[in-house]
Amino acid sequence: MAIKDNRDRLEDAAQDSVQLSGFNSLSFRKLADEVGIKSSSVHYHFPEKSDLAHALIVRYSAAVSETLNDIANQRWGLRRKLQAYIAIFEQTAKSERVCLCGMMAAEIEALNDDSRKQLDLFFKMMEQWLVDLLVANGDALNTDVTPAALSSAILSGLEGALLLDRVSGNQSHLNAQKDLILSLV
Amino acid sequence: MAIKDNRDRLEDAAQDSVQLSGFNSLSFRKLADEVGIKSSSVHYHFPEKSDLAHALIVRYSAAVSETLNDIANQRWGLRRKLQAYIAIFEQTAKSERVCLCGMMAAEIEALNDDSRKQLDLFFKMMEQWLVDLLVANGDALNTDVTPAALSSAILSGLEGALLLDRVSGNQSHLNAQKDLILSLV
DNA sequence: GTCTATATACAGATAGAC
DNA sequence: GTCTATCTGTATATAGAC
Repeated sequence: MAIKDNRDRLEDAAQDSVQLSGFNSLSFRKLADEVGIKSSSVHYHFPEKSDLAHALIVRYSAAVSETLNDIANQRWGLRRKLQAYIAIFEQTAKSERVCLCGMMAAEIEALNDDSRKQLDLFFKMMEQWLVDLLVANGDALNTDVTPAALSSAILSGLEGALLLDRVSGNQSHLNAQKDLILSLV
Repeated sequence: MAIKDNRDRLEDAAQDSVQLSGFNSLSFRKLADEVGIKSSSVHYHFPEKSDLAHALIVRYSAAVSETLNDIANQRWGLRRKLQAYIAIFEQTAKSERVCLCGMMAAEIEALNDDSRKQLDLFFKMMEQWLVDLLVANGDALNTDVTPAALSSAILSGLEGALLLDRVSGNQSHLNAQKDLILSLV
């Protein structure tokens, strides 16, 4: 990995902050402090807060998309690929964070149209990946629910589980989602 | 319904605001404006913002709990009672809001320990109601997943669906959850 | 219970020097 | 690309009159 410039470090700190406490409670001052510069310098990289929101969603989408691509390219069966998909969420839960886009979804009223569109694209990408996987393995499915509906339910289930598990302080919801999802394949 | 005093009207406005845009972006000034009083008068009813958060969660929990009680007392079968449970979320989705406690869960870092405990109780109550329903109708279940795990997955699924449906602008996730849940009974 | 007035802190954002 | 300095707005919260 190349040496990170301040823009990268700002995005790292911002993503962390959003996944922990949300976009509304993120401030340019706190961000600047963490990176060791002044808040006016943050505005050099992201003129308005909306520019930062947009950059974070695009960056997060690209990172997750790459992970999904890696999984898709493995010579694994349906079940193992589903487990790898769920493991993305388990990784997030382990550090007591939620999905960046799940958090942004809760705060959608604070986002402009550009960011909302990117957010929509993220979830559609997450769902389409599942649809492709399920359709390619349709004969292994143990349910009458269509691949489209099943994908939609799986994704929203995992996003919701991350949220509720921070309240309960364990991973019971994520584990339950995993049980349910794997019972269907 | 009795005439609402300003405290009630403040709670109404606050709940609405939280379900639309979150607790962090709620301010005593905006709240006061909506009710037609001054922000200092809001502090009379809720000395600190944390007092308001706590009151909102308790009030919301009581309201939903009452609805669940009504459903439980009906002479309905498992399927119809599940549909009524889901309908609570559909009502929320129709007005493009999310569950108050789902939103608070996303913003849990802004809550004090008292409120976090109340939030935990809300979700545990929602799950226990489902567990009781599923256990009482165990022979009708079309899955190997335990009632506890199934309840946990159903609740987090519905909460997540409300969140994601505001991004997509339709009720596709909630409908998908409904399809999946009803396919299991 | 509500008001005016105010204290204090912090937010996003910009101008201009280096 | 970062800084100092500052503008303007808004946040939570409190004191004290009515």
